[in-house]
Formats: sequence, C-alpha cells, structure tokens
Amino acid sequence: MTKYITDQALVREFNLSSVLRLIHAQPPISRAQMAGITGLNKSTISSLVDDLLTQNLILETGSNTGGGGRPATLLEMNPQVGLIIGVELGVDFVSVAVTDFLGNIIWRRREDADPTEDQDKMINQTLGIVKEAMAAGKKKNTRFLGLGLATPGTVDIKEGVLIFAPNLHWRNVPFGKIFSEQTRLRVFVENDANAAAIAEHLFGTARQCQDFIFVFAGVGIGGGLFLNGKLYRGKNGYAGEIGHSPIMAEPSQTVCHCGNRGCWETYANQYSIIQRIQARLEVKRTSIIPKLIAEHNSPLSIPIIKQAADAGDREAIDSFAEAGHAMGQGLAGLINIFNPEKIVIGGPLSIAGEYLLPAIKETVARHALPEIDQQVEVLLSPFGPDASLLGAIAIVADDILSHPSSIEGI
Amino acid sequence: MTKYITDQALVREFNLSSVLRLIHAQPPISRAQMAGITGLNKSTISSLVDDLLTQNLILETGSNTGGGGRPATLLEMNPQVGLIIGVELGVDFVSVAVTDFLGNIIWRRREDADPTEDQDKMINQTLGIVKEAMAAGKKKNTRFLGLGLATPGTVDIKEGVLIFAPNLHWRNVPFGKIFSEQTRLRVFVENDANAAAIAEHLFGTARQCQDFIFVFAGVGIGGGLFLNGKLYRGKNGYAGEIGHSPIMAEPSQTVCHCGNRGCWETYANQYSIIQRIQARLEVKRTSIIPKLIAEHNSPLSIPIIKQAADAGDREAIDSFAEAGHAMGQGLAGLINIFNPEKIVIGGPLSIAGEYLLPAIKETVARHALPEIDQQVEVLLSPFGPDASLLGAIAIVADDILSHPSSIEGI
DNA sequence: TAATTAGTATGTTGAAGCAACAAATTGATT
DNA sequence: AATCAATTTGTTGCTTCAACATACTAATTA
Repeated sequence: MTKYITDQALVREFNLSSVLRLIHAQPPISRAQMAGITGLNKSTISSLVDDLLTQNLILETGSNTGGGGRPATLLEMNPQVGLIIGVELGVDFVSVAVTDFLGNIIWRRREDADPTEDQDKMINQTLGIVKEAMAAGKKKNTRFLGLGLATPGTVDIKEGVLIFAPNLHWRNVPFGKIFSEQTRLRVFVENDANAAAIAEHLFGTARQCQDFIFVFAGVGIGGGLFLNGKLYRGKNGYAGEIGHSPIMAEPSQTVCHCGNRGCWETYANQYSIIQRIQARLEVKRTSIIPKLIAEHNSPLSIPIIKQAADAGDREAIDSFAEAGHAMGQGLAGLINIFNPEKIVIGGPLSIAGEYLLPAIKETVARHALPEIDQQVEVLLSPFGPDASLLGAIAIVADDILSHPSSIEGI
Repeated sequence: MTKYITDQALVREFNLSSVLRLIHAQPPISRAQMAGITGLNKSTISSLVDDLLTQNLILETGSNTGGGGRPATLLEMNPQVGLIIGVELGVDFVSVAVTDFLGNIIWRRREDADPTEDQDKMINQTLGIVKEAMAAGKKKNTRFLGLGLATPGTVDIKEGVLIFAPNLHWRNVPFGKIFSEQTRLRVFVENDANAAAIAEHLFGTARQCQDFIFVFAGVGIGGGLFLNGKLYRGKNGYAGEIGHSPIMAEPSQTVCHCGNRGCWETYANQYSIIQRIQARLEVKRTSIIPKLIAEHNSPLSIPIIKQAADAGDREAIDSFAEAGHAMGQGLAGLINIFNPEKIVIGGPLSIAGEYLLPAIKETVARHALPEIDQQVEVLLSPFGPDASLLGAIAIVADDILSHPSSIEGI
C-alpha cells in the first residue's frame, strides 16, 4: 500500500534519514554542503545533525579549510555506534560475521552444513556459531544493533519467515521468531540476492546508484533488482528469478530443474563449469587439473579450477570463458529490459571473476542494443562470494539508516 | 536524485495528492473512509477535501445511508474540471483525442502519415489535427488542462524532447517546445509504452496495481514497466526493451533488426504474423484471406486476418495461435524476472487478442516457474490499439493528480 | 580590515493532531 | 407515535512542533 505522510514526527524522521544517508554515502561532508544538496534550511540541518550527534550515529571529524571563509566542520558516520551480526545460510554452508556499522568485519566463521539432512540440526548449528559471534562481539564493549539473515528463497520480510527455498527444500521457517528468541536481538530476514544488492548499495560498488542489478552466480543464478532507488521484490517477493530466461545457444540444451530447456542458468552456473571441465578432461589430458584434484583430495570445484587457471591452464581458462559468454548472453537481455546503470556480479562463481568478466563484456557488447549497452558498467562485487553475508549485515544497517531514531530503543 | 521533504507546503501537496488519488481510484468515497485508509486525522482530511472542492477537482455526490449513524457525504472526481488533449505519433499514423479528466473521449481523429518522408510535414499535419481538436473542445465551455504526446523511442521527459526513435528514424525532436508554442498549453511527452502503462494504471485494468507490465505489441514489442507503484524508466529512459530477449524456438531464426537472431519480437510482431499467413497461403489455398484482400483492395494486414479469423478461417486462427505461443514464451521470462501482479497487452496486435490470449496463457503456464505463474494475471488492455493514445491523456491527468495545486495556474 | 563562508539563535509560519462538539441517522423504549 | 440513547460523520478551535527566515556570531583568507 502507498505510504502516507501523517504527522510532523514522520517528516522529522524522513529528513533525519535523508541527512544520515547523505553522511553515510558521501563522507566527510559539512552541514553547509548538505543544506545545498537537500534544499533543507541551514538551521534545519544543524538541528537534525545535533540529533544524530546525540544518538552517537555520527562524529565531527576535523575541518575542511579549503577556500576562503570559515572552515567547515566535517561529519562522518560513527562506525562504533554498535555491532551488527550477519548470517548467511547457503546451500551447503553457514557463514556468520560480526561487523561495525560500516560493514568492517571484526569476527567471522564459516562451516559446512547439509540442509537436506535435518532442518533443526542446521538451525542449531547456526545458532551455536551466532552465540560465539556474540561472545566475541561483547568484548568490544559496545551494543549489538541487530542480526540480519540472508537465505536463498522467498521471504516474508515483515514476518521474518522463509516461505519457500527450492534449493534447501525448506518451507515456512520462522527465522525471525527463532533467532530473536534465542539472541534477544532485532532480527531481519531477506533473500540472499536481495540482501547482496543492498550491501552493494550501502557498502560496495553501487553506492549512489539508483538503478542496478545484482547477479548472484552460484548453484543457480539469482538476481537482486535495485530500481528507482529501492529494492524491487515483485508482488510476492519472487522477483529476480533471472536465471530461467532462455539464451541463444546450440540446440543440445540440458533440461533445467525448472523443466525447461535453454535456461541461462544451465549454461552458467557452477556445476555447468565443472561438467564442462570434466567433459574436456575425458578427451584431452594435458591439463594440470587432475593433479590438483589429487593434491586437494576433494572433488572438482570452482576454487580448484580457479587455481588451475591462475597457473595458466588452458582448459580452465577456456571453460571460464565459455561460461562468461553464456552469462553475457543472459545479461544482454537484462540490460535491454532494465537499462541499468550497473550490473554487479557476486556469489561463489565470482572468485573466478577475472576470467569471466572479459568474456561477459564482449558478449554483452555483441548482443545488447548498442544505445543501452553504452550506458552500463559490468562489475565484480568487491565482496565476491561473501556478497550475501555482507548483505545480511546491510539489511540491518539499512533499517537504521531509514529509521535513525529507532536505535534509541536498542 | 532522491526527493527530499523540505517545507510544510510540500507535505501539504503530498497529502493533497494522496487524497485526490484515493478519490480517483476508489470513488465514491467519504471523508471518514479516507481518514481510515490514510491514517490522516479526520480534520486534516476535511481541510484537504475543502481545498480540492474549491479547485473544482472533486464533487460531493449524494450520501451513503448504509449502517447506523450519520450518513457519509460521498466524494467523486469532477470529470468536467477541464479537457485533456492526447496525441499519439505512430509509425504510420497520427491519432488525436480530446477527453474529460477521467479519460472519456469527446472527440477524436486518426490519419495515416509517413514519418520517413518529411519530419516537418508530419509535425505540421499533427498540429493541424490538434488545432481542430482544440476548436472542438472549446465548444464545451471549459478549459484545457494540458496536452500529452506519446511516441515510440526514448524521451527526455523533463525537456519534452524525443531523443531517438529507431522506427521513425528521428533524433532530438523538441516536441515539448513545438507543441507548447503552437497551443499555449502545458505539454507532456512520453514513450508510447510507458504512457500506455500509466493509462492502464489510471483508467484501465491496472488501477490499484503496484506492479505490472504493459506489453505494447505492434511493429515491435515494447514494454512499460510499472514497479513499486511507479513507472521505471532506467538510467536513461531506455528501460522496457523487452522484445529483444531470446525465446526458445526452432533454430531457423530470422535476423532481428537489432542484429541478433532469436529475438522474441521477430516471432510475435505484426509482420511476423503477416509473413506466416503469406507462407501458408502459398502452400494451401483453402483460406478466405485472398478474397478479403481483394475486397478491401489493400495489402494483407492484421485487421484483415482478424476478420478472417472471425469468419472461422483456420489459417488465420492458427497463425494467431502461433504468434500467441511465441508471445507466451517471452512473457514467461518476464514473469520470472518481475513476479508482476498483472501483464496487460495492448497495441495494434491486441485487436486479435481473443485469438492470441488462450495460446499466450497456455505457453506462460508451461514455461514460467509455477510458484510465480500462479500469481500473475495476463489481460488485454481495454483500450486495445488506442492504449498509447489514452496514455498521452493519462500523463497529463497523472501530473495533476501528483500536483493538485498546479491547476490553479491554468 | 573587508570579504567570505560556516554554523547558531530567535521568532514566525503553517500543517496536522487532538478533543470537544454538532449533525444526521437507526433502533430500542416508553 | 414520540422520545431518547447509540452510532457514525464531519466541523471548530486550540495546540504542537518541524521547518523557515533573518539576523547574528565564528573562523578563515587576502
């Protein structure tokens, strides 16, 4: 439903949030600069800044004695205002991190996990790590601002319930309730790709960016759509299933788990790369990959292929390039549809980004409409495979940036 | 850039707009009901409604003596507040309409035109029709609220300039300047599919709908993306080029004018249907279409094929179904990406909607992810081939709904 | 010392809330 | 049938408080 402005308190909250986001996005910044940017009166800005200083959300840090006139007092975020806990539930692992308010990691742990085995077991394993995280954070002598949880699947973000995650085979899991009862923290739950998109907007490579798409490349290919300056979730929160669009490729398509043939994600997910390598190795044996597999004593994986590519292995490099071309074809379609400012690629596959990106860009340029293609920047997430973990952090920070006075109650 | 709330006048304007849109969307409605819906105080609503009554934007119409208690005074839009002129520049025609504030058509005219011949000539032809429209409107003894112009291509809506229209081969045409100088009216310019989407939201089948996609099917296939309750234009206004996504089809693809093979729009635009019919007629001659072509003494066209289908002609019906299947494949991809509430199909091709829609729905159901497909409604625009003409009207009405006090100056 | 820019203090404006009230109806009670 | 309580709608007058305007002080450069 549409949001209506009601009383003056909401106006205050809105402007407080605008000023805080401005300081967050373009630090350091002075009161006078912000008055210019926002159109708000100088004295109003001063009053809002006073509030934020009182709440310890921001700091006065030095002064800018640039041109003539009185030097400006510069303002920045206060990273120490409190800690945030982020949890990423992956398809075969759990990651937990503790960060300051700016997303700087203070503590982290990652464990393998198997969601198909037992749901309660995996949740308890996660809760165990979270409790360690809290113990580590408590040494910092500050408070926790909240806990964010990113998970594949559809999420009812208001209730904090995972509605349906096909990859985990989970339905209706009340993460919000479970984690807030166990930690006594405010808990936010969000889809992994959506969360990662918010992380890029707040901490990453899409700051200031109103229109971009985060592409989560891993077991499947998912998307976080950040449009008109906010996340787009669709009618029921399913928006962003970009991996099941067809691409133009040779007719011998494998059947996607969605039942169709030709889906983009069947050509460019991590298994497709592994299969491609395996097929190549059966024909040709000049690769160093078999040796690496033996050394690691583990099945073929993206990190191993990456290591081979780093050593100059042709098979590895070519396979990544093939996947990059498939990815580029899918992206070209998205670019035509969205005319985005940026495409940001993250997730497990992005550790091989340096090998994928040239192929991606080349294919995008060939298939997207030239007028639109010239406007878009295709980038790798600075968080790589941790994009959703940082996303879990980001959804907590984002809530505070939206409602600055809410932290009074914490 | 982000919109900042500044002074109380903006809050007033915002709430005035909220109340006006509510009356527009759910008439008739009482002050008390609106207080409930918006959360604004009863007395605030009364004050806002007084303003709108003074401006003649709304009317008190009867009272609702339903349950116990004092009967409510019901409010509706005042269609007579002023007239709107809409102009659609098509690839081979010009349409002009005069409507009241609710989009009811009072006068209209459509003429064939050839944009490739001479740009000035086509603009003068259009201006001529607009002047007739104004003469017709002046008899109604009311004012004009503005003129809207819908055109294929990319538009700088702030400056009212058509940046680039590949189908017309036009670049940098300052429609806003030209038409406001010639008519002395406020002029709004918008892309045809975007305008049509706004028409669906205000007057058509997507009222109240926050997330829907308008599909303009004609010479090409374009999209108007209405997301999170507002139009999404992308970084440079190119968003909505949905027709160049590939679909899964037999490998013998024709080359699209964009240079790629396999584009959705090459399988489902109006020429593709005409070609399909021609190919069938060369093989088989039991169709009534050759007879109809002779009767009309004009080349094969969608209306003729439609007429044949109405008469039960197999070739016509089957060709529409084939196009519908292609359309359904393209829509399935969009549905996965957007999880929209509705898909609304309009434009020239939609006159054959009754023959296309069953095939579209069947194919969508087969190719979209079931979870998402169950949420979407695929509909025909009630305005059919006039969707963009009504769109031109709608962008004027929408501006007034957004800024109710702006009409004081008209 | 003048000019310039940053930020603050004080009083004003006005949008919306609040609470009490008036208006118009229904229905139960006398 | 007349009356009165209950209920819902809409208005009036007063209060609150967020932002503005303007005049001020502060701190720097030339």
